[in-house]
Amino acid sequence: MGVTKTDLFTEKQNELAKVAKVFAHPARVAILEYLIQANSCINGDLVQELGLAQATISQHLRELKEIGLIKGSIEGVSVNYCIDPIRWAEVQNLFQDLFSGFPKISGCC
Amino acid sequence: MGVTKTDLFTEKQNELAKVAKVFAHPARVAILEYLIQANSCINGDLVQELGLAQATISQHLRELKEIGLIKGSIEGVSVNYCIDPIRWAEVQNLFQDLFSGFPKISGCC
DNA sequence: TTATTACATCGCAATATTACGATAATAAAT
DNA sequence: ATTTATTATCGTAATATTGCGATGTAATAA
Repeated sequence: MGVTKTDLFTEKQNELAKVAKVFAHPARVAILEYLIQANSCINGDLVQELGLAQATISQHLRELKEIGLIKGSIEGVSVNYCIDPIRWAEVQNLFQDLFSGFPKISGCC
Repeated sequence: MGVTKTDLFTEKQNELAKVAKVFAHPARVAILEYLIQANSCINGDLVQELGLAQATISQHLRELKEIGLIKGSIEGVSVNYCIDPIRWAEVQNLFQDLFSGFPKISGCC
């Protein structure tokens, strides 16, 4: 099949999974890290930075945009991309909620 | 192609992506949440809990095991699964490193 | 020994993802 | 108006993922 049965799970579980999927490719992780490190916003010279084709980078940027983690603003002929701080914090909390749900002093295993 | 070019990225980027991929399915998120909530370790009555076939659950459990997030110990005829606290903390830090790398007071956008 | 129970693995079909060349689309420069 | 530069989208090939029935495996029960 290859189709996830989203109706079996809670909205939050589906949301976390969808967000995690965006982090689940090293190119997208690299893009995010690059946007963080370059404190000024950077346009698509990511093509130079990473070794992927322009079309491929553009596709990854779209996925990051779709989940809301980054925003792009047209700057003349090029586009400035940057991280959306609001969404960034939101996503951080999503993961934090899951991670902190596990009490380190659990007696099993 | 459909094959990720891991050689283009750092080890840490690849590792984070690989771990994120495990979180990128609601069934696996649900399994983790169930293991957290059931503070005693639980065997595969996840099949009852989630609405997926036994083979499918087993497959998801394997992926969680392969990345090290859970451990299974044979208990007679059944298997007790539980979260590995060490690895759990490790993975939490992986994400935390990325999230905290972004300073909320960034002047762009 | 022969069931029975609980999981794991195999094999397959349906679908999703990754990557890239080719081709738009848009704005500035000549 | 034509070229140039930058990004987006389309189409496609290669590969990966998801889900499950069927089957295998190992331990207990009868």
